[in-house]
Amino acid sequence: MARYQEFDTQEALTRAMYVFWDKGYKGASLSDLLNNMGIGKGSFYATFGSKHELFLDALKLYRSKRAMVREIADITASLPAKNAIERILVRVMDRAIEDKRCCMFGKTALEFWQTDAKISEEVEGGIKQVEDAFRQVIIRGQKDMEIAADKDSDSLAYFFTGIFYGLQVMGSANPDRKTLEKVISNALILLD
Amino acid sequence: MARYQEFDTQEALTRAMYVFWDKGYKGASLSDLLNNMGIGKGSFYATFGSKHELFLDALKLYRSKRAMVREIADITASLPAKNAIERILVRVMDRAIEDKRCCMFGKTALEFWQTDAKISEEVEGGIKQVEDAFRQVIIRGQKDMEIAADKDSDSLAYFFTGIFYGLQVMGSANPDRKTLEKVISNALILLD
DNA sequence: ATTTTAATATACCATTTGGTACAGAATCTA
DNA sequence: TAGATTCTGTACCAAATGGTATATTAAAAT
Repeated sequence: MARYQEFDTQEALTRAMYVFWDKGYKGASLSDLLNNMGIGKGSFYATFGSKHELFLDALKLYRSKRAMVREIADITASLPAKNAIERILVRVMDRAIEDKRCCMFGKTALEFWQTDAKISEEVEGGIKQVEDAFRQVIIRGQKDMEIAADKDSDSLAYFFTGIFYGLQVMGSANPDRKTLEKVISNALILLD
Repeated sequence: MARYQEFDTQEALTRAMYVFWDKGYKGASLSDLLNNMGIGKGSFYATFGSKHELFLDALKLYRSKRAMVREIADITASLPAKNAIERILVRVMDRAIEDKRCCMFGKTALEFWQTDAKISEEVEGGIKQVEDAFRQVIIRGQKDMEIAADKDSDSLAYFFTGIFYGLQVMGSANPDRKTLEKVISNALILLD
């Protein structure tokens, strides 16, 4: 055909994702994005269409590759269920405290608050994925007789998803480990 | 002296607060604010200084007058403690589902994420106030023998604050009452 | 080597951003 | 009523916003 693309689309998208992750949609300006992606406007609009489409793509990338619980659920697949759940929660806490780059869905949910159909759909699906990750560990824990079988795994999954995002908000506002650890230890009681 | 001010400063500030509450800091443009406040630029800058200062004032107003838990803690002061706590959580749920105007601290915490010292300070203080409201109801519940006295009221207060913000994020993303009710019912188990 | 196709960089665009300067209007005091 | 004082609306500002048009460059196909 013709001239080859000088940049890697996937890498540029990944970089864009991090910018949005850090700054939110409104907070990330086009020049922010361009600088971090390392490409010019021409390539940008030819490849990604618009800021809005890029955000949607970034959200989808996040969902498929980076969504925190999923990532961690994989890592902890070999751990006992309770342990795995604790690790997930500790990880959100650490992220909220240290690098502030916590779950992108949470941040986006509050930024858009049902004002943009496509974005809301993506975020809603993403959070359901979080619920799902919890549900699966819980079910596993029940099979392993670690968690009482008569407990409702759906219900517990919702609960831990709530804790997950609660930790994120609290940690962002007040990165105090002792406080957050109490949130976690209380939550874990429900598994006994 | 001289000419009187035609608008009510407090009312204008209140209206600004609602705009910020709905749209966030970046999301609220100066014209958004001006339109909703019903004043011109001249009055705006003479009275409020800048968008940033106005936001800080709005946050302080929210904190002193509108902060949701505090508001509700007042309403439920006469209810039994457990009941009061449930009502608070149900109220966040309703807000997250219906009018989306949930706790301003949560939204602000995620938007700024420790990037602005003054705002962070305000938000941190605000969330501590939420913790405090929970702590007080819990202590009351312990005095009334409704909640076991050997439980750590601090620890429980942190926990319910986490649930509070978790509900907000989940509700914003996916306004499904049944899901959120399970988060709440699970959380309340910890009071037994 | 020339044509064809595609990717880049640059210049440009209208609009909106937050913010200022200032003229004129409105009220109080003397 | 005149002067002092303060508020308000308008005009203005530079910078940044997201986005487009286009000229140039580079490589593949003939």
